[in-house]
Amino acid sequence: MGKGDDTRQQILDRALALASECGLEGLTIGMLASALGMSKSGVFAHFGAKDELQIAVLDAAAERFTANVMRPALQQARGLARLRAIFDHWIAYSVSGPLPGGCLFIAAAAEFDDKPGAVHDHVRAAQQRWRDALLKAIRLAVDTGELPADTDCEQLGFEMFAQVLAAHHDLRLMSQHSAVSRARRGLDRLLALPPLLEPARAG
Amino acid sequence: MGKGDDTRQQILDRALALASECGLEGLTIGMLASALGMSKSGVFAHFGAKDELQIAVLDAAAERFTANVMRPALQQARGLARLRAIFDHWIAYSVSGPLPGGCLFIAAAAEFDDKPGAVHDHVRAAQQRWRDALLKAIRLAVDTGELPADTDCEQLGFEMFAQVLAAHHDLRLMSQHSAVSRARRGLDRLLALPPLLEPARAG
DNA sequence: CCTACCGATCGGTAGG
DNA sequence: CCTACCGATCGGTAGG
Repeated sequence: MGKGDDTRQQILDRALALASECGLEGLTIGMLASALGMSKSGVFAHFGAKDELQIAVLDAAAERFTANVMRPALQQARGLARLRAIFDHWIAYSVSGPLPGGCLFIAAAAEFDDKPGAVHDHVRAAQQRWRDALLKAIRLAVDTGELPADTDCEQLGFEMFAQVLAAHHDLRLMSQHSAVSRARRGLDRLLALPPLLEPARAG
Repeated sequence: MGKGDDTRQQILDRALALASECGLEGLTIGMLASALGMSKSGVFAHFGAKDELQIAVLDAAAERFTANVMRPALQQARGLARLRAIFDHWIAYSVSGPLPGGCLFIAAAAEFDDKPGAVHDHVRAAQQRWRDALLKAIRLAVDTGELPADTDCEQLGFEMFAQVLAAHHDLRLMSQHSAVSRARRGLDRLLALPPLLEPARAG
C-alpha cells in the first residue's frame, strides 16, 4: 500500500466524521481540505468528482459498520443470541458510536431519498444489503426454534429497524437519554420476552 | 390581509414543497425566487435572513401538520378511536402526503440534529410539542379504559413514532410499498389487538 | 500533491 | 418589490 492509498484513507477518515455532522452534501471539499491541512485540489484529485467522494465515504462507512456491528455479532451462536448481539452493537454504534454525528446512513437516507443519482442509488443499495443481512439473522433464529416457525421475518426486521431509527432520533435530536433503553424494551417486546431490567441486562 | 401577507404565503407554500425535497439547507433563496418568478432580494426581504426563512417554513409545516393530522382526529371520540385516527392521518400525511419530499420534520430532524442554532432549537421544540400531544391522546385512551391502566405511555409514544419513521424510510428511500401496512401492523401489535387484514381495515 | 485560476452561486446589502 | 452589486465559497480545471 503506497503513500497515495494512505493519504486517501486519512481523507476518508476525516470525511466520515465531518459527513456524519454536516451530511454528505454539507461536506465540502474545501472544509475537508482545510481540516486536513491540504489544498482543495489535493483532496479533489483523489476522487475526481464530489459524488465520487460521497460514494467513497459511504463505502468506508459500510466497512466500519460491518466491522463494528456484524463482525462481533458473528461470534455469537446463530439464533437469538446473535440476533440480540446484532441489535445491541447496531444501536450502540449508530446512536452513540465513534462518529460524532451519529449514523451516516440514517442521515444519508433522509438527505438523498428525493435526490436521484449515483449517491442515492448507493445509499439505497447499502441499506438493502444491511436489511438482507438482518433478515438472514432473523431466519436463523427461526431455524433454531428460538423464534416461532410462523414468525413474519420481514415484519420483525421492519420493527427492529424502527426501534433503531427512533432511538437515533430521540437521542440525537431530543437528547432523550432513555431512548436507547426504550429501543431495547421495544426489542424485548418484539421477541416476546419479559422486558429485562437495565441492571440485570448489564450484568 | 394585505398584498405583502399574500405574497409571503405564496412564498412559503412553494418553500415548503422545495424544502421537503432538498432539505431546509438545500433550499436556497435563489432557487425559491426563480421558482416563483421573483427576484432574490424580493424573496429575501420577506424574511431578513435565511434562518428566519427556515423557521417560517417550519412554522408553516407545523400548521399544515396540525390541520391534516390532529384536527380531523379530534373529531373521533377520545380514546382508542382517536389514537388510531391520529396514527392513520399522521402516517398518511407524513409518508405520502401533499409534500413531494415527505415529512419535512423527519428530514429536518436528521439535517439539524448536529447543527446548533435557532433552526435546530425550533425543530426540536416542534417535535416536542407533537410528542406531548401524542402522549396526551395515549393517556386519554388509558383513561377510557381501552388501554390497560399500567400502560407505559411514554414507551407506547416512542414505539408509535418508531413505526412512522420506519415507514417513511422504507417507502421514500426503498420504495417498499408494504411499508405503510407494516407500520399499521406494528401499531396493532402495540395496541395488543389481532392484526386486521388490509381489506377489512379499508371497509 | 501544489499554486493559480475558472464560472456559478451562495447569503446578504444599497438604494430606490 | 426591483436592479445592481458585494465578498465568500462552491465544484472543478490547467499545468506543473
